[in-house]
Amino acid sequence: MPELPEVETTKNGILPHVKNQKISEIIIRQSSLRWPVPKSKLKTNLVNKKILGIKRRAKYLIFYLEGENNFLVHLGMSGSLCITDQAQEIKKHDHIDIVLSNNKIIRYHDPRRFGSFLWAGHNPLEHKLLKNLGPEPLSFDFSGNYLYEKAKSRSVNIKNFIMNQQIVVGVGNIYACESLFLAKINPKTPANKVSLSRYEELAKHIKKTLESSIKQGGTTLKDFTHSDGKAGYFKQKLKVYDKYNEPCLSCKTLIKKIVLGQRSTFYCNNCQK
DNA sequence: ATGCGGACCTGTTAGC
DNA sequence: TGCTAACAGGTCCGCA
Repeated sequence: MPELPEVETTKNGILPHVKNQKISEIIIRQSSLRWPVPKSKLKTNLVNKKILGIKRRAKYLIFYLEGENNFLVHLGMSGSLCITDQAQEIKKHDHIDIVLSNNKIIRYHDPRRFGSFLWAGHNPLEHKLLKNLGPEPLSFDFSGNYLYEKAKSRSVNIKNFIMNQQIVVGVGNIYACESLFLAKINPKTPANKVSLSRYEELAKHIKKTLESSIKQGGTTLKDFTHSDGKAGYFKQKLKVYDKYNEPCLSCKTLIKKIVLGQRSTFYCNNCQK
């Protein structure tokens, strides 16, 4: 599930339920996630602290607590957070409960366990996993010119280049495919062979796709008080992702599927040069 | 410094 | 119908 828009939507969905609530208990049923969940560190530092806010950085959620006690959540490939309560039965893969003073529970569910739940110290942005991240795609810092400059020393294909979190965060496999299609750039093109003007086009489409899908996420995933409030993602909007052998929407050529950096890549060989 | 492939997991589906 | 293999929206790490 989680691409940047879902992480953003998750944050917005749970924040009103948890803001200014005290953590009364942390229940960890499965601590083997991407990294071992630091059980005692979390319990010692988080219990009895009030949650002041949640921010998103890349696909990480940063929970800010009083006394500068903060923790990070990453949803990996299959993770989700929902607001629930003691009456709800615990389902398979419900790994962590953060019990709040209003008796609500922030419940972490993650079948593949590629996600993470980490203590982030007093200054989360300096955490090892956050400090070397590239700019946020929706920020002013991210532009065609920025990409062009960064690409000068890179021979890697442009799709893997924009999926590199050190270059820019939050562009997952779907958005990489979609924005390259909209910018009419072949995903195999070496990053250092793309002109400034094409990078400007690409940066523009990355921003547009993410923005429109955050809006979509807001409408399809708005109910965070029930874990089932999901609905059909925003698949209707996709132009090339998962469209192998279907006609291109602009030229009718059949969409190709290749593998780049071990990830499926969909594109139109006629429109994307 | 950059690029590449492997690793971490379970669930779902395509193909025989 | 049932088994097996391939694949899935992420990203870090170690090695060349």
